[in-house]
Amino acid sequence: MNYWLVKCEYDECTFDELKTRPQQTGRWRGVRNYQARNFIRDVMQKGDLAFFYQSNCAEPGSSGVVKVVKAGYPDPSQFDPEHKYYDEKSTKDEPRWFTFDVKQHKAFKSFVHLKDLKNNNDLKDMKVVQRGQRLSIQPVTPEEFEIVCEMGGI
DNA sequence: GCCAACGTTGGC
DNA sequence: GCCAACGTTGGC
Repeated sequence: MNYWLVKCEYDECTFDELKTRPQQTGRWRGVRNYQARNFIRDVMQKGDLAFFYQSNCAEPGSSGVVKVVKAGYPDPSQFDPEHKYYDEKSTKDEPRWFTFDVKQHKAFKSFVHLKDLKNNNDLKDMKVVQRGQRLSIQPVTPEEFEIVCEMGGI
């Protein structure tokens, strides 16, 4: 059982929007970074929990926790020439990119702002609060996970 | 919209 | 294998 922070641009999908998807499930899209890919392919498991973090917007932060309902499978978009995330160098025998599916697990009672994470000294080692940190799939320790859940009121 | 920080690419 | 140039991320 692992804990994560998964980043999504606000424009792409919000935590609430997950509920409107078929089976209330969203496929994570377009991870094209090797470090993040390795986490998805090699470490992430079905049943893991993750903070859904929204970036690139007026209020960066997290609305709640999602659960990994399908883990580490090849991202179909890499094989589709029409797709934005097509990768001509990837093959079905040796896929280069992986993805996973998530469902809402628990919504926070109150939104946890990036600012709040930064102001909490117990979270100073979290990747997300560190300067210039761009990794979109970040491991989180059980301690950090619990602290952030408390901050969100769950 | 700015710009710092980072990852990737490609010439050598 | 180095490293400059470039593109992207993402907070502000």
